[in-house]
Amino acid sequence: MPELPEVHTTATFLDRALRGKIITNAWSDYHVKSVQKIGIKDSKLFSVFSNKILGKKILSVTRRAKNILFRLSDNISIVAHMKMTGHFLLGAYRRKKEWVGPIPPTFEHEEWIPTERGDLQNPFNRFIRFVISFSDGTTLALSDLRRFARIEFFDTLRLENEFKKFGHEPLEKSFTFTVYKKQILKRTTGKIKTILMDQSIIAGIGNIYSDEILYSADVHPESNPSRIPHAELKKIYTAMRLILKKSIRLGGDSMSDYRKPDGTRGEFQNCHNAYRRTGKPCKKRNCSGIITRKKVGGRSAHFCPIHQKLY
DNA sequence: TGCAGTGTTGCTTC
DNA sequence: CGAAGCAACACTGC
Repeated sequence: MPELPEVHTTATFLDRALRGKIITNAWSDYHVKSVQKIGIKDSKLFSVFSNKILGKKILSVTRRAKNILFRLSDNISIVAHMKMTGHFLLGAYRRKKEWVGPIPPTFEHEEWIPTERGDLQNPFNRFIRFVISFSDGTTLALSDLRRFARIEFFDTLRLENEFKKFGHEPLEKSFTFTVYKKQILKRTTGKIKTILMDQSIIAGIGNIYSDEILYSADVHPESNPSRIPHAELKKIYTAMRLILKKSIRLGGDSMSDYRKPDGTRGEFQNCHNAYRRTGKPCKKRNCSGIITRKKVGGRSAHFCPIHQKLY
């Protein structure tokens, strides 16, 4: 479920925690797909991946669209996508025996020490799929119940080309209202919710934030973008920036599996007006609507049929 | 108990 | 060309 605010929170956290550290070990129990499409199902292929990153230094951890980008020394990069249930957990790995080689570590919660105060009883420890350890004893683990997350290996110099498929970053200064409007109106067909979630137009918005943005802007998710009045287009733009920033400030949305790298929850799930509020009264002042759920472009849209107008 | 629901991306099909 | 549908996966809730 990680969308822009969750991925941003994770990348910022990991950048502060890992910058300058040297990778000393790596382990995975499933496919770590390299750019050469090596499906790492067996340990032999995994060693191809781990041999490329062992001994490398973390230069930076950043975000592009919903991807976390680890820039390593020697022009090597790791690109991670959390998909549905993936999230990184950072900690000090405390085992009596030193962990050597690709032996699956057992992350019992007694052995897991969050770097900051957090829930030691992290229920996701049993879904640890991937671990990197560093020379100072820090470990970075990927927890992913559904195994959709992808970790790919790239030549840093090829990244720019790889990322061309993504559209504008919604929070960048250069993404002005004028640029946004031009992008939105590129599609004359389709529905506004689908367009907000199209990563090639605007990068980083998924189901939660598209529902919340459209609720806040009083626009029905099935509206045709070319029919939406200028004023409402502006409301969507403003709501988009405000809501994404607010969620970043709150550490993201932990309604489902997402946790910050220290194991603690974000807080944005307490601020939902539409998402997963089916059947509940609309919170907007003087609005008598009941939040409705409907499939829009194959995704479940949550909206208030009274104050969100269909254009 | 069984099966729909959960959401992201990418592939296939129409 | 675009859209629609589905697979990848595993658990939750009705």
